[in-house]
Amino acid sequence: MKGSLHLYNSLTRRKEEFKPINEGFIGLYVCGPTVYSDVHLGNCRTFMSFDMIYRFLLKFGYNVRYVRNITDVGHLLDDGEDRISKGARKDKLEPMEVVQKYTNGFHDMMDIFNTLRPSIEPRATQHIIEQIEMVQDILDNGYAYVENGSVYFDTTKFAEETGKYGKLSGRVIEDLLAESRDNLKNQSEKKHPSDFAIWMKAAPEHLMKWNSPWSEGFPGWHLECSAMSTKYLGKTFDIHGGGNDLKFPHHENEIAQNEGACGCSPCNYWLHTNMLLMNGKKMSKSDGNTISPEELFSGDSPHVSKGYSPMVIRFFMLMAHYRSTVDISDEALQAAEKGYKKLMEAGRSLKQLEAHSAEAGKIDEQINSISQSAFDDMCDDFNTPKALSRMFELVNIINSLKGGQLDSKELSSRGLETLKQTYSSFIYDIFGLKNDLVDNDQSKYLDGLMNLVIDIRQSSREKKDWDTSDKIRDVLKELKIQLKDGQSGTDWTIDG
RNA sequence: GGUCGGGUGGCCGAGUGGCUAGGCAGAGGUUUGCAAAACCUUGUACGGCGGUUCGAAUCCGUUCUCGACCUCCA
Repeated sequence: MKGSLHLYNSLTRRKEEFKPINEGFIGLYVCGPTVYSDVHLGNCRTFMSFDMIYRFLLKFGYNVRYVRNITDVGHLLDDGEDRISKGARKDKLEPMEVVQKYTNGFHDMMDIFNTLRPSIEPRATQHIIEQIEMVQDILDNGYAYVENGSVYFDTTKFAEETGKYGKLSGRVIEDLLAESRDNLKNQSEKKHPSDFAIWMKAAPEHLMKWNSPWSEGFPGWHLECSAMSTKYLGKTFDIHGGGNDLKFPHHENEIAQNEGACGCSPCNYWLHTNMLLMNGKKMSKSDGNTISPEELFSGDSPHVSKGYSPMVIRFFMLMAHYRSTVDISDEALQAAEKGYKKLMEAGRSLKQLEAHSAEAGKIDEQINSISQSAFDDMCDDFNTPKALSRMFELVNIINSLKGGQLDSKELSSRGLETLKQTYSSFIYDIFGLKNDLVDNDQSKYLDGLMNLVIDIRQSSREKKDWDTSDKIRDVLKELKIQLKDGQSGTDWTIDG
């Protein structure tokens, strides 16, 4: 399939045609999690969005280097303490134990949500040398100053000389001056409130610190992404992504650092995913407006009436555009669950379909047109809700062929092949969905058993022994297995 | 207060000048031994008020309202 890819660039605030720096290759950097506690659902949404984007870029034919970092140092809390250090003290663990524990948890959750692993997953603490070098470059270029062992980025000077500070987030430096809080740590050391630390001198009790030309300390939070993206993708690469809430100050400062260090902008396209809401508000741990992935799976939360499978959640998120907020609610999840099942059932039915015609008929045309449309939708800034709606058009065709409402003579074997390919390409490869209700190791036993049961029930029905056949149906129903009698025999589905 | 983004039928959610997605729920029908599933039909939707236009949910103005960021956040 052919098309040109357009994506919404947060920097220019409009859709632009995507042109890679090197034909056929894409450098993609996404800001990963800070591993100081269990992943929360909001993070999952962001990484599922970028997973979908990564998958589509691959499908489009690009060779993608997908870099997603792990932040394991340098993230300050309000009181100035490192998040990892704080976690270490709390759990009586080595900082690196904290990091490992939550990194493992993060990876497990990403697997559960069926996301592809990034090509490189660099950690901040493994790139202290690169970060120190970048601080030095920024100092050498005159965009930073040393104060009492810490190094601060000089935003005023950078803004005056380049005019590039605040461009991404639409901020003006004078406004920042007026609005900044004055209770930040080390505020007095800064020349300007909007200046930010690129190297911090560590307090004696600080657990994670390294030697540097300026002090024994640790790198500023924003610096790691600048240093690691440069290292693995080059000074200027194609796409940088992250959650909307990272736009300011994180991404804004990243741009400043890269510009300050090498005089070039870090990337050509900025992609930002929108927030996951609950009850109309951003999901966040601090105010209790949150539900963990585990709670959502088990249903053990006042926010949901039952549990939802990981794939239902993934499907639910794909139903909204990545740049829109998603408000999670029990009602919406229930609707998503039904839609998801319908989609998966059609996938199973599709396997059994047969085409008899050698010549392309009307249905062939429809399939070709829907396939192309779905591809075009994805090319238009990854419009998953629209592309998904095309999939439901395919579902309708599949079910109609199966049910006999559509004449399979109108479909050539080649058309059927296209249908199967399109379906699997979008549902499994691009959207990253899988049938988590039946696709597991036990499914072959279950299939065999069910075939037997269905066979026995069919015999009863032929003898008009409704008592037996209805009993089989009712008992299975209690076991959450639903039988579906169709024209071409009986099917079944797990009704979780 | 500053910056940015929303408000679409009962719910979720695309669309962004005329062709009026899709899912869920509801109604009627076909099918079925009965159901379920599937299929078919069915929706006076675009926050309010003005304006531009032959024509606006879509553009402009204004107003109300919700949210995000401005402090760590995906």
